[in-house]
Amino acid sequence: MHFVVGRLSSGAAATQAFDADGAAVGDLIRHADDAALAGFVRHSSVVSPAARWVWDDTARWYPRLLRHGVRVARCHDLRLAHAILRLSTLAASSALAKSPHGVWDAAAEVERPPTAHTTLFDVDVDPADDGADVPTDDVDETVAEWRRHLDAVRGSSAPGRLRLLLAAESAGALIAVEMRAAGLPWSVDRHDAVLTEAVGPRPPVGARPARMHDLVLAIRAALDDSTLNPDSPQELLRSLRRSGINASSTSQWELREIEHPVIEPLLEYKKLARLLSANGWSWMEAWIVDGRFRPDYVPGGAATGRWATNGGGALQLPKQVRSAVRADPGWKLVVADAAQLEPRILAALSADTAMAAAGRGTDLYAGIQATGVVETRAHAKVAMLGAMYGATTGESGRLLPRLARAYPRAIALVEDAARTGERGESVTSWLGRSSPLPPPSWFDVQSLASAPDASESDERRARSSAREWGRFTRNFVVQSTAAEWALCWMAELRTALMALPTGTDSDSHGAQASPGPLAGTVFDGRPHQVFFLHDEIVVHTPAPLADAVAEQVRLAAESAGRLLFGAFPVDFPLGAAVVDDYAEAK
DNA sequence: TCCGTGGTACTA
DNA sequence: AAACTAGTACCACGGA
Repeated sequence: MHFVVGRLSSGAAATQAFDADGAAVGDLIRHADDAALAGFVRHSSVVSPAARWVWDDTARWYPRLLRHGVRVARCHDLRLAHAILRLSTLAASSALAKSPHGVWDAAAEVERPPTAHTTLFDVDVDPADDGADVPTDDVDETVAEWRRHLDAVRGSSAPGRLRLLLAAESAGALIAVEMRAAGLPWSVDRHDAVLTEAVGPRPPVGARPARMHDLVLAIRAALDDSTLNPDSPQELLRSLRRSGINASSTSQWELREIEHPVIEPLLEYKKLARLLSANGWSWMEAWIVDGRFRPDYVPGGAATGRWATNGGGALQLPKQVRSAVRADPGWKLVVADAAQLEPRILAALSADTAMAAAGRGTDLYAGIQATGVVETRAHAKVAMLGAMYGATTGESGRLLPRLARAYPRAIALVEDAARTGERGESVTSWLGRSSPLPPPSWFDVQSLASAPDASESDERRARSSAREWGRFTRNFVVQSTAAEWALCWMAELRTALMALPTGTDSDSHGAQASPGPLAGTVFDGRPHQVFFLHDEIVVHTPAPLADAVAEQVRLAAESAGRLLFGAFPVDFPLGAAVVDDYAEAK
């Protein structure tokens, strides 16, 4: 059963039941308010446990359901699905792909409002409530767009793959909203301790902490520059040169190589300055509310299908502060990451049985080294990364031919992807996500170079931009398929966790809700995902369920491998740990 | 004072 | 000094 969710012209929410072919099997039902809508969803989910909720934007509809205590098992996010179908080469002949760009394409680029100040006071801020007209949630338009999706998938060259991709992408959208609602458990005390340990006690606003102040004095003394501000790269570079240091930049990779008394305090200062400006006390005050970090996750935010985030720098949580991510009392964190995900994905994509075998039951890089293709694990790693990123120089470029001899299928796949991109064509992931085409300016550069009067520099420029795009498409096939695996992993896990019993007895005692940030929410007593970073997840779980959760995490990874690659013999082993804080894991 | 850009550094 | 993929976000700086 499918239920379409949209709005009537009056602004009221409405739902209607459909069969899998898009034929109505029920009447349009108007819901007086969010509570009524949530009640309807709750009831329908009991009657039809396999129901799929079809709506324009999960980020718009799902928070209000969660707020009323209702989770949904499955959805179809029209905005995200549209973006995939628009570009997918598998559905290139569909009406959707051939239609001019419209509101469904614009919606994907719509500004998502939540940033520090709104999230501080309203974590469930609704992008639709900003007063702007958003036509995609009109119920008739929603039904029409969904039917265009059904047509595009049915008429595609691989309906099964696309269906899986759209289901996985939509499951990701549900998870993103749930992670934001639950939040990443964060100990401000521990965070404060990390900062104080590094730089000294928190100073008044505008002042440098004690440790950094001392370092500035040492830097100024070493450079004989009593007013130098080391936060200014321009000033710093001038000062370094006056002291006879011939640096071209102030970046640490370059400074590291220089022998001079200023280098040690300077590198130390830069490290602390980074910590403070990226994740210091003011970050903590802006982003940690009631012991939770709630960034805005953006599924499909990168062209490859990887997620992006807005606010708080959730994609760059430094290892230094991860000890502040702490389970609530009586709870645990289950931290898991997929080991060498991308090369394993490449092995499966290319049906390279030799490479798959190298990773079976072991670290894949160690497995490659063990077959004698290269001398060390480090060489295996740098060569594999180089193959997937398109390295041509250095150690990685030198090792590539040996990799190509041992694993011709895998290397041929990424080389083909690179050549396709260099021609300005698109490449496609395993499940059907296709890369965007280069911008018009790219084609201009190419045609300029093929004109009869093209100069040497025209040709150089064209070659370089062609190779650059080729590196993107080379990596796209691997990174996008890895992102698909991760979505399937999370979706399988979410289903398994929802079926687990609760870990506390607060539910059975009704009014006796457990204290703490989760009391009264849909996550109370239940394991729930709280973080995701490309190939790594964190689940927050009642302690008694932690081992069961860890087992489900492993089973979900196996399921994801089978969902994508069937019986092809490739492993997706995990590193998994049950811990109290994030820094304890690996 | 506001806004865009360059430089830097952190993540997988 | 660039490079070998994908991101976010800070600061300083200079021009409107």
